[in-house]
Amino acid sequence: MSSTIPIFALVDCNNFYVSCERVVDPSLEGKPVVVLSNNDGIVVARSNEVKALGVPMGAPLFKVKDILQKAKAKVFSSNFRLYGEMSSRVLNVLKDFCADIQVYSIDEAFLYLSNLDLKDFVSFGSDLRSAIKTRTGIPVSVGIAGTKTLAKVASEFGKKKPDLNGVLSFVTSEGCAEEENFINEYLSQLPVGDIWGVGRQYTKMLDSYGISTALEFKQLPESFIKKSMTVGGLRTLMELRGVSCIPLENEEKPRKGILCSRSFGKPVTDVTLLREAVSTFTSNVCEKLRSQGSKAYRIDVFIRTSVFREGDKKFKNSGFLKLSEASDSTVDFIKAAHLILSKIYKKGYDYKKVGVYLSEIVPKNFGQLNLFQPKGHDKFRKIDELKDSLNSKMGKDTIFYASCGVEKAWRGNKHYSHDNNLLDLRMLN
DNA sequence: TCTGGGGTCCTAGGACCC
DNA sequence: TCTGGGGTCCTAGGACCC
Repeated sequence: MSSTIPIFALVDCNNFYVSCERVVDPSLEGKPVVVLSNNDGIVVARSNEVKALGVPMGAPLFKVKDILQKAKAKVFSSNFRLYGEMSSRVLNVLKDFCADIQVYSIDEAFLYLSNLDLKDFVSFGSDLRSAIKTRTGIPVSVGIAGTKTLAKVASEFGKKKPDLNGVLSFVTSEGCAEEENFINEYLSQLPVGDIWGVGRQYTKMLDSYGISTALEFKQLPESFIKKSMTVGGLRTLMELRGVSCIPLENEEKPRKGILCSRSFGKPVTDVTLLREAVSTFTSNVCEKLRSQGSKAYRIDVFIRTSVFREGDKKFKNSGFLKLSEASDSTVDFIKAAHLILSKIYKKGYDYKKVGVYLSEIVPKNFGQLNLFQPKGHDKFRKIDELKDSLNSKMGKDTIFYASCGVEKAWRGNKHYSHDNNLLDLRMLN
């Protein structure tokens, strides 16, 4: 008999990017390791050793460099091809355990367990955990509960409390919710800001009412939550009380917006360089658009100077265009993007970041079948198709539009890469 | 000298209409 | 000598997530 109440598991990879680097180079095990964001700006992943040093998530590198150096920490620029590859390996293991999977992020997935007829949820979690470790080298934590939000809570404790060995279940072996007191004991130890759905602003607001733990939050009146945190907050509240409001979404939905933005390695003043960056980012978003079988009506371009540098002249601007017909053609959008840029660009500023955003996205075959497409369109479509297939076979940027520029002087910093990333991937096979 | 990038959903308020 | 009321649609911005 399969269980009728919903049961979710959250599988969360520990310090994911760091763990990936350790799979490539096992000698990093037990040593302090961090992975940096694009442009080497901030710390986006920390090993436990680095967390113990008090380096916070998102810390600017220059602020923690001394600490890291003193601890002889290993520092890596990000290597998303590696992380993406490792992520799909973990997913492959999950698929052997459960068919109902929602890939939530590069390092997290929800499983729907109610149809599996499981006897013992803790040992299911342990089996899963050791299979992933054996087959991919990645350590994970598993949380099991009657709602997604509680499963998140459980996995956080699974990660933090060593005696749990990476697994915590809020569901008994009979498939019932654990005693209220059992769950509440954990909720009383969880800072309210660590609840899934409660971010910095809400934490501040709740703090002003003296609410600091998840248990205190759980006991607040619904009317108060609805008023101050809208329906999303109410959902979180109900989920903490064991009422499942957020279902598993196991099919991949096409993106409603597609963004490409970068901070530059060095500030850019020259509009020609800016135009090259905008072309490159536009080309990227169009490629993603085509790969999900969509077209878009709208393109936004934004530019800005550094948000942080004191004393600098600050400036930001943005603009958008709507096409009369949805398109997925790189040429169409590069033209539009250049037009927007020429309108929003102002001379004499040190630009630090540029972005291109496609939205108002529809399926490729959406709407009127217009048999009378402008003539030139077919030619450009074929160019894009050829470009996509070549680049996917032979590597990104095998061919690209000339307006994207060759030197890419605006490119971000990557000072901490191993130059043999490709080799790394091959070594794993 | 130095601070990421890519998403989703919700709501308030303006524009417009009768 | 003083500015209706109610509906819908759209968008910008703010909250959240990883």
